[in-house]
Amino acid sequence: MYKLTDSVPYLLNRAGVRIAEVFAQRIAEDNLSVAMYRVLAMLKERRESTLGDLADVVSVEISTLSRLVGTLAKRKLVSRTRPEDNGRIVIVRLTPQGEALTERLMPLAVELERTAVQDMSDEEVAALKKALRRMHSNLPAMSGKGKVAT
Amino acid sequence: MYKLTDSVPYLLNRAGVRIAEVFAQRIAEDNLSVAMYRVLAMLKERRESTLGDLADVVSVEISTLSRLVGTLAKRKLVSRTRPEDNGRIVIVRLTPQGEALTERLMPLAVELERTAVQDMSDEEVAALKKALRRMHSNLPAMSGKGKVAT
DNA sequence: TCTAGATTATTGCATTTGCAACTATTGTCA
DNA sequence: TGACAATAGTTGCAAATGCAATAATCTAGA
Repeated sequence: MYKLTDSVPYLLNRAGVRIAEVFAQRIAEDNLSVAMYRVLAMLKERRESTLGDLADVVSVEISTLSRLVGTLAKRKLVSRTRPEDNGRIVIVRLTPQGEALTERLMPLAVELERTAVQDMSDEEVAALKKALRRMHSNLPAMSGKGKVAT
Repeated sequence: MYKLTDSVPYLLNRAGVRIAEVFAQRIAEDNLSVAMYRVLAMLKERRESTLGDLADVVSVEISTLSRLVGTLAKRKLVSRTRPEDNGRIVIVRLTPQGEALTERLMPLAVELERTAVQDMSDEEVAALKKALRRMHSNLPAMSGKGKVAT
């Protein structure tokens, strides 16, 4: 029998919101949002990315991301380039300052994660991550929203 | 070594966003948001609640919730009452129409969850829920944000 | 080659959100 | 009792968000 408070989407949201709130606090003094941090950390991981790919990976609307990357660029934390061989896409990269900031913040993320999973074994954490990845791939990406027949 | 895309907060957000997107699609025809659904489902579970308790449980700012409950009330899906013995609090309840709508939507939530966890065993799902609850309780509630010494 | 369609990102606009300030009520304790 | 503090909710306002429309570029087929 169904109970909201025992359902996976609810529990997922609740844990996700809380962990994001805590992290948001920690990076607020650098005037960064969680989404901004994710963009930076993703670029640290991938070296560069187009806006669209970033949007997928960071789970944010591309229009939102466009503006968000705009402000990061204004702060010289990332650079935006339109390649000569492809004038549609925008390549986003970390600047040295962006990289330095990211490196400074990553330990906070590590520590936060450790706090969150403090009483779980490595196996439990691994199982959790696996489950989270599975759920993601079990559900359809909602790019073209309510479109039915174009 | 830390990688954003292997971190729990990131995976949590990614799964949570996607599952919420899918559910949002399904209930969009009833002009409900996911948060609205959660309010309704919570009231179905608890029969009644104050705004503050609802906010905690639904992981939403109380100011946001105040307006959200206002629109639900306008649509006659919930009622708001200030008890005579306590004029500060507001008791929120489902109306019969709200209850009917909730009962109609709950099977969609059940089915969505089944899709999300389709390839997991009951034990795996139980472990997932346990982990999500643990992470929630391992992290501090951020009610009074950056307050340090009042 | 030229055009129709697809891809990628940006911007306009309305809605939603969150913080802070405010109102109203209740609790406390001198 | 009488104030002062604490609690609960609402609202103003600015910022963030999402969808739709637009602009710009690339791709593919006739």
